[in-house]
Amino acid sequence: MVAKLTLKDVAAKIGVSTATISNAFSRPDQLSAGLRQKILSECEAMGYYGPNAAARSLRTGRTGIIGVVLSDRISYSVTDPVASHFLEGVGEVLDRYHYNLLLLSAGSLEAGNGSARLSFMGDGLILYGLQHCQPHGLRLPTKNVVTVDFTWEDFPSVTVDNRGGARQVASHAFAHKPNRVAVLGLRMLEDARIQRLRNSADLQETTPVSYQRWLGFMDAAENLGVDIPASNIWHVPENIHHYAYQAARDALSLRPRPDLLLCMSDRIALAAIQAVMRLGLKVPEDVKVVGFDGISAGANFHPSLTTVHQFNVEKGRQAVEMLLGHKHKDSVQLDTELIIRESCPESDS
Amino acid sequence: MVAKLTLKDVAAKIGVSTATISNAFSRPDQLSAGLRQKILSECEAMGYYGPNAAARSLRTGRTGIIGVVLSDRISYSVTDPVASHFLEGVGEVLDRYHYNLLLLSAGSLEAGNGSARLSFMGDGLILYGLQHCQPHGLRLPTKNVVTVDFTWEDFPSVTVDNRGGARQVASHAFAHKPNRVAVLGLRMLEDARIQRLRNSADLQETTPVSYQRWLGFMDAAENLGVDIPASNIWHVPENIHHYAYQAARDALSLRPRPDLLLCMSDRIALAAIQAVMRLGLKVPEDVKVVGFDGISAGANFHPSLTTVHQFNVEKGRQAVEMLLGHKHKDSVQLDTELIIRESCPESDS
DNA sequence: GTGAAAGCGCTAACAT
DNA sequence: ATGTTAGCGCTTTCAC
Repeated sequence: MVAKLTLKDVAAKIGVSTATISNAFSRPDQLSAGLRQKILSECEAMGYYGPNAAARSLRTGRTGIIGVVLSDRISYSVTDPVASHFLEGVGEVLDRYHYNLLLLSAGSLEAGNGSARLSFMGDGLILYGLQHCQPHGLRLPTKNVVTVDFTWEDFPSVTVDNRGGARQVASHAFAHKPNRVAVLGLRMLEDARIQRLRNSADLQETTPVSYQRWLGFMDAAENLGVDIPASNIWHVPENIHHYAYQAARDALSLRPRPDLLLCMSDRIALAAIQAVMRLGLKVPEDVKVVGFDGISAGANFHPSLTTVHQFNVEKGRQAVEMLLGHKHKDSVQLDTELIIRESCPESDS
Repeated sequence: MVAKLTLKDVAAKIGVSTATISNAFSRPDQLSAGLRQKILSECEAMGYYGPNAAARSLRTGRTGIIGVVLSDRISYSVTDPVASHFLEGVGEVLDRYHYNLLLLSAGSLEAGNGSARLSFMGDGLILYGLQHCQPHGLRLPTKNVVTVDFTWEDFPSVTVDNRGGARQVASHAFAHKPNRVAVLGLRMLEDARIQRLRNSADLQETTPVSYQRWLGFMDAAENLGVDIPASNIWHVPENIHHYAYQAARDALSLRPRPDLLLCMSDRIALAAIQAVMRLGLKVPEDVKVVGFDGISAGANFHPSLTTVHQFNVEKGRQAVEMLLGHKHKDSVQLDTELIIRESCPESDS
């Protein structure tokens, strides 16, 4: 380990002032090209790798870092198709403006005096899908904040028309005149176990996203005279295959058997299709399945998945553009797009 | 925007010293619980959200951040299956030790005096797959570095037995006694266009990973008496569907047509299968295809993909464990695992 | 258990 | 075009 060099050491050695060294690195126009070259080579020879980033940002107040607080663990978010496309959009704009991306898990919100506190070094913060982490009393180290997929205080937000999308896909599915509908809902309750809901009053406390999708399903149900009792709704505690598959098995054991599964995510829907097929039944002939999100796995699956596409990459872009102030600072709601594929095709009627 | 509060402001207001406030936040054992509570509530009331992170790390020399320098843009890496599983492993360990993850694209390496410089605030750095970015003369702000998928200077590294894996999958495929073999190689040349290689001498300058995989293919070819002329190797400039599909089309236009495609990534292999099928040919009956990486899309595809699995999550875990010093600091080479599926099944012989 | 003071490494305002 | 200097906000001895 080499002894740590500072601007001062280098300045002393070369025989110029610290300001000049600083300028050589950060403001080329403040000195002659010749001197700058000389300084840079000397620094390299001495093993000085440039200004210390912490000191520089203490001084300037900027870090070139944008933080994204993820609702789940970092390891989950980075492989989840929805979250990773969101990060793709974020990364795209950040790349363009030469910012770096700091990923923080919701667990970084240290509890301090009962209220969570985020210790973080950055020029702005994106709060992504924190709906079920209750940012009540969350203390942020900056006012430069954008929320995504939920709203909080007066911060600008990027959200998606979940209700409208759900209404659209449900209406499409209901055109097949299903006899019995089951809903596989994501995080409908606080509970960590898979279960059927008892009554729809339980839903009030649910995550905004799931609640909006549920409302959309109900909008369509009312319009088209379809009945979905609360007890036909399953609570899937996490958006992972295992839980979804289990819930689908449960739902398919109802008698009479549901012939339409409305799923609140594509991952759930894909697991549901597998559950249906494992029972020796056919999709869409015996059971129709629809999802939500529009992940690419749904397009390649056999049968391919009918779903609602949300523009995750665009969501990420918008969030960063808002944060960096290159665009309007007002909240935005993105539209969705119905994608009709094999798992629930166009009806003949 | 509220005026920015500092420790000093808060101390003055409450009537204690700055040290006490600092202790209240960072060293609870240094003061009475009662006073700590009082201070914390007062701070909350005043709107002081805790110590400034830049100042703290200037003072302490630690940041709680680990940086990962990605070979591509952030937006690409976060959706690429191989890179994102690597990040999953990285995130897992980081989550456990309460570090945060800073994503840097290779573009953050600012050119300064001809040699790249990384301005970065963190406790350690992972250089991921920088093979084709030539870290010659790269200047790093820390000595706490681990390289992944390549080696550089004396830094400890996590690598994969690419040659062994390639040898294994090629040997498996050659058991089918192919008449003609084509290789779809990833970044075999510096060129940005798809093309056939002229002679194998071109390969010396290629990325280490591709070169090792190529050597593995050749090991198997020699053992089993298969001939693969350099002109049967295609250079795919980026690991994306479009290029891979195009290269596969080219390769399949050879006469006699290749009946085995050795692909250097699963993405390339999946695109190749599609190209084969689009020509009205069957996999594996008419053309056999093998990949490399073991991404999950390969398992669900029809036909499913025969490939070499590399343990990307484990790769990420190991890299971080090395960096944080919770494990041996020596370089590690991970094994691979042959996965035989439909696109190139077990041969009868 | 608490306070005073030095200084982490740098940048920006001002002087020369 | 280059030098001088104050201080960014915090932590940490060291006294008390």
